[in-house]
Amino acid sequence: MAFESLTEREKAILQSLIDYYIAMATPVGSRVIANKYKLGISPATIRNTMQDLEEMGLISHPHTSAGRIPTDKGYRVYVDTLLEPEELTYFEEEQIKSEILVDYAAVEDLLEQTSRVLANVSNQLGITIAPRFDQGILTRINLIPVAEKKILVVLAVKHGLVKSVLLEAESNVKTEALDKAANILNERLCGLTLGEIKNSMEQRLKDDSTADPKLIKLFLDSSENLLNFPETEQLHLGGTTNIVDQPEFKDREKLKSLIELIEEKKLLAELVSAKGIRDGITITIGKEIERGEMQYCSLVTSSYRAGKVSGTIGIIGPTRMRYAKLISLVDYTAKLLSEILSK
Amino acid sequence: MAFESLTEREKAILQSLIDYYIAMATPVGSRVIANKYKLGISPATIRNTMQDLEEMGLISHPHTSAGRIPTDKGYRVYVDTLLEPEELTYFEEEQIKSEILVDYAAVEDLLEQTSRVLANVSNQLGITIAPRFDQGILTRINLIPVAEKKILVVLAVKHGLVKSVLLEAESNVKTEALDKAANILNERLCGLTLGEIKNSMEQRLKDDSTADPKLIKLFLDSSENLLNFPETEQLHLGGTTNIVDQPEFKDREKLKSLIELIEEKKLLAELVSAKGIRDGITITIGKEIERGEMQYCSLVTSSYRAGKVSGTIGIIGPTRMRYAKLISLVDYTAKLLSEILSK
DNA sequence: CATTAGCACTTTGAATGCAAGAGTGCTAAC
DNA sequence: GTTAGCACTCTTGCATTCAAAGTGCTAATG
Repeated sequence: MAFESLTEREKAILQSLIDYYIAMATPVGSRVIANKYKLGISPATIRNTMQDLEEMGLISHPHTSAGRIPTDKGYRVYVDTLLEPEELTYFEEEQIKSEILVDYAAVEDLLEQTSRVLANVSNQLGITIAPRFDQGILTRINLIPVAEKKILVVLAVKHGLVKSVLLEAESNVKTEALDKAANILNERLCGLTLGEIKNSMEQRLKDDSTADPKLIKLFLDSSENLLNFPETEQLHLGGTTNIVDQPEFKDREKLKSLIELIEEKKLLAELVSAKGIRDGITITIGKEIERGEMQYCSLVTSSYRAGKVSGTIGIIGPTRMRYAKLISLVDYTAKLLSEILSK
Repeated sequence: MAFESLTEREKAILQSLIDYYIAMATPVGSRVIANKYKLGISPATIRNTMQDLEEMGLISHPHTSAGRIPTDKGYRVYVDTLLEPEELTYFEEEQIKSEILVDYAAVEDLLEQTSRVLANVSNQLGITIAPRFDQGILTRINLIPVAEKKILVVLAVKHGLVKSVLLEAESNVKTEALDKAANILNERLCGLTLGEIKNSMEQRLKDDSTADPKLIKLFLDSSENLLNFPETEQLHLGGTTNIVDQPEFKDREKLKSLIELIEEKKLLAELVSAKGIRDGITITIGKEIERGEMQYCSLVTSSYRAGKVSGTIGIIGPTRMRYAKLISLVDYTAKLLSEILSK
């Protein structure tokens, strides 16, 4: 739809209305707009324009004789054409830096911390997802005997990311046999991305004769397990309590279904990375998110890079959120994170 | 206090009252007890006894002319002397078995799943904590070069438990040097418990000459990091939504502070394992838990073993919980878990 | 003398009605 | 095209009422 066709007045009113609504969380009437924003027109005129906006589906009435509130579509227009990003304050930037730039033992910790910072600054739910391993370049495979019949496979990927998976062998395996197999695997697979390995592993390993074929077979059979990285554990959330306070979740049922979703991290991860990795900020509003539990939420996400691989960070909150600010926040944080991880 | 000194009648009434209150979540009056439980005495008599119980601090009045509700102390007496465990139904046992006895790739997954089962069956919050590594016997150390200057240390402990920590070296380290160091470490530390290692590592490694001293030093310096296992990541929670529904958390603030605690997994883990590992069921009621956020909650926990190490599982819910049932549930599940992990 | 019936009293919670406030939508005037 | 004015609607808060639940005491009872 060509929303550039909105008149200047319509734009101004829509913007004022949404700004006010975001700040106050209460339906906004014509009088408020006339008073707070000096548009030089009377409440009556504003009312007329508001009727037009309502017909276009950008705002709506909770009931006769309450003020208007934005619809998802209204937010969409606001975000796409009206909003002017609100820069982070010096203080906020310093806060983010100081809280993220601490020593971290593993990338996991860094991401956990980042999710908290996002939550604190935004007063919403902060979310971080570890880089997708697919594009990561394998630097080394290790096979470690952990217990009888149990082998730990450690996949090390460039830039400090590590994934370990436990495999169960059919029979006891000797350490030497493991070492031999590991050698072959390293020889033939290192330097490739995990995605490439997943596709071509069978080819690359078939004509070997030095390693125990049983082991190689086990390895191949487990490729699903090894190379399919469920996003489950890689997701970090901070600030769950923030949403408990939001007026939009006064309704118990809504709160419950959202918390349920939060606990189902797998689903959530899929949802957040659904849009795929792309540069810059992505905003998804209300029903645009394909999940009933989140129909009253919006998502502001961005991707970050760690060498060749990239992950996603973002913020989840009610559709009534401070987009102007949060865009800056997510953007700044994503860039900072990329910087840290690429050094 | 000698609560064995309660008369038979007082016991019967206290028990009936608590049973009823647990089931209905509403203050219970003398008439209800007279009707529902055939004690052969009239409401008036019950009222008199109830006054006595109140004086002893076992039950209380929300206000004049509401029924009585149990106090923490009342629950204590109930749990210690009155309650008769309610066995799990055949159906429930089957459910637990079928949901826990699935293939699992890592112990983590098993525990995650267990926390869910606990939550589902109890309709409360299920919690599992991974075994404390301290008592675990080290089976192997691996040093893996992950990136320039970055070394992944993998500690494998008996019974399929694995812990990996990333170390940062001061300068680039050659693979051969790493292998050499790993050999020494394995030679001198395998077969010991991690606790022993923590205490005596310095002794055991000092007189070595074959490995790069810088590496050994790095290893020693990082011992805190390596051998101090924060319980943070090892805690699994299931069923957060269950508590949202509990009438005791209708108050927003209470709910919020509890969710906050849940997010602070570290704190929660400390709290739950505070009682230390002991055999059998441990029950902690209301204010007995030393944390304001949980003053309206109770904890039913038990430990499980995985070879030489043990961890904790349990249930968190409002003090008004079905102790009789939950005790059986936690007990059964802990034993099942021990069985699985010791096979 | 422990038990119980009876009754006055208290408190809650749900239902009701009412008035104030906020805001719209229309019409007619500017 | 814009605005003032006004009737109308819907929500919200508040006070009132009323029944229900339950106690605590007193006096009667076996």
